[in-house]
Amino acid sequence: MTLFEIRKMSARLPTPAPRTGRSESPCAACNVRHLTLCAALDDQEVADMSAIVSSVELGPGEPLFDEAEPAKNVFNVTAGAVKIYKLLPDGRRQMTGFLFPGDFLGLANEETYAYSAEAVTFTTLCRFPRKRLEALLEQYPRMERRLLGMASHELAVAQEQMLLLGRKTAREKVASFLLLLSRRAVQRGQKDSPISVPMSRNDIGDYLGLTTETVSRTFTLLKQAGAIVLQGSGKVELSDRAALEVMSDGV
Amino acid sequence: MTLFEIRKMSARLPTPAPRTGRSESPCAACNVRHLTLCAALDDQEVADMSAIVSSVELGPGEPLFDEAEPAKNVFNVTAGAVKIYKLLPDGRRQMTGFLFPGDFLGLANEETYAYSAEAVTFTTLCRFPRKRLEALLEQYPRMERRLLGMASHELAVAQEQMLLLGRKTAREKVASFLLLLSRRAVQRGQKDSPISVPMSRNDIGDYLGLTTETVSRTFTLLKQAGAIVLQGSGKVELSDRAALEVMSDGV
DNA sequence: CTTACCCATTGATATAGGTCAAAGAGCCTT
DNA sequence: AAGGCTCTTTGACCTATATCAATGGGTAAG
Repeated sequence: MTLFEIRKMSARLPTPAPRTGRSESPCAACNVRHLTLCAALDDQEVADMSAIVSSVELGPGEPLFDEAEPAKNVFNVTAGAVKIYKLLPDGRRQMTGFLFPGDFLGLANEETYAYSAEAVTFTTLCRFPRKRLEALLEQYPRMERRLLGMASHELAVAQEQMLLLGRKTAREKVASFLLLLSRRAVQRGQKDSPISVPMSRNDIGDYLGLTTETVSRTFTLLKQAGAIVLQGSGKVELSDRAALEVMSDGV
Repeated sequence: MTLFEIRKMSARLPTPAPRTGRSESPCAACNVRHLTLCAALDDQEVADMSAIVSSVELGPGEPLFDEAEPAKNVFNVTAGAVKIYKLLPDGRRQMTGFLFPGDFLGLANEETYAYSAEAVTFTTLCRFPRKRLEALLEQYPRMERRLLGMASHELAVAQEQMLLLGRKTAREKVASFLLLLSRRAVQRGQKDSPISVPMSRNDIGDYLGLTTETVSRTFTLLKQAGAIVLQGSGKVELSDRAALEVMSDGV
């Protein structure tokens, strides 16, 4: 058995601690509460959610679903990291997001997914059959309101990303990206530095509208400017956050 | 009185025809049905919507609201065109969308608007006080579902735009933009060509992540390639749609 | 009718970031 | 421990698009 396979197996083992919230009932299938969505729900609602959920584990690089495939499930990341992206016919790729524990994906208005999704690291997710989730939403308008709030928030995030893609320089893009990862880590209860950067330079480039080489050069530049320290194995220390903040907006 | 003022006055006069749908009840204040949102509503629901709505008219370039201002209202465009955008501290601008009759704007999860909004042409909108609209949503979950659908759709559109901004060439961007305008015109019951392009080259550039000059050069290029004909006064004929389709994706 | 302004277009030049190429640096596997 | 991946870094060069500058054209004001 290869190390890859062992790691993949072991991804099943650790059980993330239940989050605090209005209710402590964990999901029956994956033994975690459904984070974002459940934060506002009561025991009965969480129980109903748990009844329709199942668990999914993925190794690095494994696909979850492809763009244009029928959108049969909605997912909630519980551990690891997921990348979502769109492709052009000739293979050019645009990451539209990196998702971490608590994030939802697969919500679609149309009958098919609008993007492809793939694991970045060893990842676990909860899977909700879309039809059954929708039935539940009919029953609990409060959940639906929560989903609307999440969608509105993601829309604001998407617009911020458009500003980055359309109008920021490479340095501004990379500085913004590192600050974003740091803020998200804090949201998940981790430290704001050093941060974990589990995705490749190529993935980062496809997220920021840059090439691998430009991302690499820009990291070197930020390192030389004393704004960051590369600690190896995907850890980056934000040693001068103020400088990064200034750089992320264009001085 | 200047011509500008006369035009602005006259923007109040024309009353758009009621749309077909489940109910024909027009809004009491603006005498149109609330398009996207109302398409699935019954008479009682439309009446309740009409009770909280008021009408707004704007001339070209007039602001509707600014980013970071308290999000007190939600709007529905009933005539004209609106641009929404975000700014960097040094003035660089990214349009995040052009909105046409039927489009909603101002929905926000946070307490403030995520972007600024400004009229492109003489424009009329319906204004819904956010608090009162939210109260209505509690009462009518079906409306909320409709809003969730709209938000999900906009999210998919935003992701498509990220692909454009991050990975397409100038030619692909402009071709995609013209096809987008054409498709949206059809949705509003207009012809797919010639299309009305009411915004300036500069606005288009800020939407596509390009400069005025590059947009202008690219229009010339498409014209020379026989893909479009510039008819003056903001009308563009898509004379070779197939060529545009091919160009919009990178051959 | 004339002037003034704004916007679009075109040209010349500069540059940020892309492309191509090669050399490390970690790893997993054997 | 050695070989072979894959990913990152660095260098040299190139090109798409930005920038700077000038001209033209349409429309509104006087």
